[in-house]
Amino acid sequence: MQMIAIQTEAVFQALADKTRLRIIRLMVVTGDESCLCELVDSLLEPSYKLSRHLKILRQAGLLSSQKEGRWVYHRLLMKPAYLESLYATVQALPDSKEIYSADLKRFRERLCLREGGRCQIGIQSEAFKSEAG
Amino acid sequence: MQMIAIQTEAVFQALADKTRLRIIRLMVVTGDESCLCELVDSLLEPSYKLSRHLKILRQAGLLSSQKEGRWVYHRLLMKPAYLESLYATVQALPDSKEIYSADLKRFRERLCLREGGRCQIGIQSEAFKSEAG
DNA sequence: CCAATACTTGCATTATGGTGCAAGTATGCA
DNA sequence: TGCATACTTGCACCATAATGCAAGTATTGG
Repeated sequence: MQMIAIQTEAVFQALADKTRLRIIRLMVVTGDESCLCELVDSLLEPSYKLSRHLKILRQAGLLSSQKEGRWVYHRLLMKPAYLESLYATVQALPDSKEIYSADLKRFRERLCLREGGRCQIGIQSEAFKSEAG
Repeated sequence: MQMIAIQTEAVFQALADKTRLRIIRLMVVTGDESCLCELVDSLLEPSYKLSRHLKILRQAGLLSSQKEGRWVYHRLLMKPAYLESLYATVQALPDSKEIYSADLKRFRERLCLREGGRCQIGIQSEAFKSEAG
């Protein structure tokens, strides 16, 4: 409910980054929500990086984030109305390097690991696990 | 016809600037083409600044520019298809500070100075005229 | 052919933004 | 209560991008 004045160009600024566009494209195509570790396993980027980009997307008014236990679920906001138009544009973009489709494939596989519709595990990709393991 | 590989995030990067968004919004709303001096008189920004932003928009594939004598006319490109969706988003953005509507008002007035549908004069705004006058 | 003019651009400066490391917070389980 | 873990963030560093000045190019009218 942070309806603070958002500069209009901030909407595009939010998507003017490769990683952030991958996040939004993934969520637009799937319509699903996602926690951070699922995104790490889907985009194969470190959690601190995605966490920061998620914050930027939230501040730009594209995402809402909700804590559930140790997990934080992120989902697309649909209001104000121009966001739906924005997502249509994101979905219409070409995927010539097939980065988005690769993200999507990993995300769908990762969803299979949910139990009761919720993520119950942490990062699975060896390269991005916290060193404590 | 520069169908070179444009990074998808470059599309949003192009609109992630206040001045460039004002240019595109103006052209989306009017559907008209415009030369540089008309844009200077509409946005009240120096010509070198707008010229550079126009170049960025051209390189991002949003504009085509055509020289006519001493004037260069800029118009929106409509292909690839995602651009139409992008422009719909631009048009759907709020104008809470009424910057876009002020630009539009000045642009419409400036259009009245065309003769034969073409701009025949230079910058009218005193503050942005070249010092030679 | 010269001068006015519509527009562009090299350069230096400043501002903004992305990244990685390492340390931090918060939650839940044993 | 202590530890593992899901996520966040302060800091330093580097890359990118916006700006203004001044000099440049290209076109045209006298």
